[in-house]
Amino acid sequence: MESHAVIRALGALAQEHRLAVFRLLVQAGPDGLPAGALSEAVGLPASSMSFHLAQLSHAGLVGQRRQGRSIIYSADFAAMNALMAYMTENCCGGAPCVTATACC
Amino acid sequence: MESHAVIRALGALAQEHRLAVFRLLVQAGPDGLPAGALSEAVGLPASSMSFHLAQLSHAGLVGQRRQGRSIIYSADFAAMNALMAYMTENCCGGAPCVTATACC
DNA sequence: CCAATAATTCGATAAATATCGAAATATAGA
DNA sequence: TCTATATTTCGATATTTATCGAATTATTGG
Repeated sequence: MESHAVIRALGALAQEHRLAVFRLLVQAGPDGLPAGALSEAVGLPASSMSFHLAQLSHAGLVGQRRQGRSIIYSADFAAMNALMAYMTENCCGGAPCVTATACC
Repeated sequence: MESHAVIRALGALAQEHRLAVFRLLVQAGPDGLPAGALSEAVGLPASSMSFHLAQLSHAGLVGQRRQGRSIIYSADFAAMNALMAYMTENCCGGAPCVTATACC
């Protein structure tokens, strides 16, 4: 993962509503959630949510697919994995920041 | 780690120059580096670097100590650890995003 | 085909961020 | 004590980000 992509991903998560959305999508798993459900859950108007979803999407952290009238968003676990790997490698002094007990 | 602190930490790292600075500090280890050295390494005027260091400091990701005329900054590995733990717990679906091979 | 639903795009605006030079603060050494 | 060095704070400005309602696009069901 390039540092430019890392910065974009970190920036995407560094916002109250977007972090909340991403956590919801992680909980929801591969099935994901429609934009409207996220909008309602977070308590933002649809247009604002659309803005945030675009940021997450542009950062590669979420995928989207259409299902009827709805657009379903889901967390991209591979992208999150890559981000965590970069952070572990470059920001934790080589040794993993997350201790073995938490990890294994 | 609270989500507010997480957002602040992510935001602190989500910037080209600050990510570069933090990586340098991680490399430097506990000894850290003086503000001037960071300023020169990254290629920013001292006042700009001071702004970025304040952000990292406010986010709790770096510590600082005075040594003579210089102020030495160093990465706060415990804070980074806490950030990684939060991400692993809340953004990776419980299972660690960093694979066992990379971690153990 | 038309009305209703789900989302996005568009404008406009407010707020936060990044940048830099100049001025101020603190420390060390002659 | 004065001067030089290291850094921060201040003030000004440009850019980016977040917000919302209104208008637009896409899809479904009658």
